[in-house]
Amino acid sequence: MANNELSKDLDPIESFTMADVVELKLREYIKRKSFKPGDSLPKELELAEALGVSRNVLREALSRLRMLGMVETRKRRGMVLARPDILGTMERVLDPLIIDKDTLQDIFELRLVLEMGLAELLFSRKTEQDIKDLEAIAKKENGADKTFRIKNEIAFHGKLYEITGNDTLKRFQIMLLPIFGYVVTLEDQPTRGKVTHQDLVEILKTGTKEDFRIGMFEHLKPHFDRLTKPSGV
Amino acid sequence: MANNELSKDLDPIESFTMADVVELKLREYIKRKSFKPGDSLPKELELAEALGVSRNVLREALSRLRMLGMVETRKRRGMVLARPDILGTMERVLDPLIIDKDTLQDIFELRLVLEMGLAELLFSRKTEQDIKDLEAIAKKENGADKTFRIKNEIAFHGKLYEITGNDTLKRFQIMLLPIFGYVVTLEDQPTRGKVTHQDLVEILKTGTKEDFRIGMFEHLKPHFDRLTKPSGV
DNA sequence: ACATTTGATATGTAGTACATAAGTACTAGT
DNA sequence: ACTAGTACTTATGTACTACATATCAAATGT
Repeated sequence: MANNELSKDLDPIESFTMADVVELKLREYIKRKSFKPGDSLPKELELAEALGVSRNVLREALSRLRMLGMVETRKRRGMVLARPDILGTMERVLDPLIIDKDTLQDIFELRLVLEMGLAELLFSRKTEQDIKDLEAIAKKENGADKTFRIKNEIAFHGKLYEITGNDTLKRFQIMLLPIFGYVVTLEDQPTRGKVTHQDLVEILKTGTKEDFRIGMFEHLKPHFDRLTKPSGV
Repeated sequence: MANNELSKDLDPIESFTMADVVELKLREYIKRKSFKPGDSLPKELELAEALGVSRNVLREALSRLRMLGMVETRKRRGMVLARPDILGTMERVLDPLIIDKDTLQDIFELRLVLEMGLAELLFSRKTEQDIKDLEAIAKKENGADKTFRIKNEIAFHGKLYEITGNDTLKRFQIMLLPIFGYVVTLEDQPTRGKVTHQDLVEILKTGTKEDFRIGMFEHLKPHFDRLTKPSGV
């Protein structure tokens, strides 16, 4: 249908509601005043009056900021600014069932890009204990059934992210897991690269960053191969 | 202060408001019914009654979902599900001035990881036109002043993301720009790697993926060097 | 059959009222 | 004078009502 395509190309006139405007105004206000986490905001009634809207509308906007973790409110104590919960916010919208196919594919690729880029951090931060942990995970894999292998796969790659010592990265990965899993289930057959987890650990232990990147590529190669087929252009 | 550390360790008792609960219930409801974008939801009054809350509270919850792009509402037409605006949502909380130092650092590293991992996609998707574009950007750099060089830096790396053909990745990068910029301004001196943009283009043109990864690492080396100093552990 | 008007209806906004939690001030008792 | 306990105050949380506005649907007229 031509109409369908049309409605995708030019997104509809989003009539801004007062809540939208107030949300924006509050953001600006916070920035302009360069408030920092812990600072307290005026009371609802004052804000509402200052903005010329009902307390109702103001509360809708505040409710949004509260959801993002930008403000916290306690009865009688008023409102205070807080640090937004970045990962938590992202989690709210990362539902594989709602995201469109192209974006899912994009995110799948994003994960591959991340794993290929981990090498630097891994080699500069790995410890002997980390290697041992990885070895233990990789070893368990032998002769395990399918469902266990999937769990192990997650554990192994999860551990890699953990080694980077980058907590945001790690949580980001956990967040992407369901999406990754969802895309993988769409594949026809289980994909296994030539390079196994045990190989990767060995490289991490005795090899170089370059070796690891090549190894990781081989490990992920089945996924990369799927990509090169012209997917959804 | 001991008190400060304490309040960081055990996060405060978040007293859930009705809006919080209703937001969650609506999410569950949408999932359970496996609604898809385009499907229409019951009217506010019906939902409010079914949930046993005032229309006010329900609207606060809906306002949140609207912000995330999960639902759209038109007067009289009722509410319809929509695809959440992932990047737009993330943008809302990625304000360098509010994010804490550790997370900023984490995100900075995330960007480095991404750039190191781009090679595969770049080499499988680059076109001759892309190379020409990159060359043009890299060439402009010669003999330019500082502010222009920064803009050019952004343009070059932005173009790299663009070549991947991954729109989500590209927008993600744009989103991270202010953060990257912010962290860089905290550095003492301008950082320049041994490998220039022109070198990178040349590798992309005639070299291999491995060459490119090594080149990119050298290009980003000043940043990586900063990391290896034990930062904020 | 088509254009116009009229009416119905769901969302958007405003305003009032009251419950509840949490400071604050005041009182009483040792 | 100091502590404990009480009463008061106040800002947020929730509910309800009322009305404006946009838009779909039906009725009406040509």
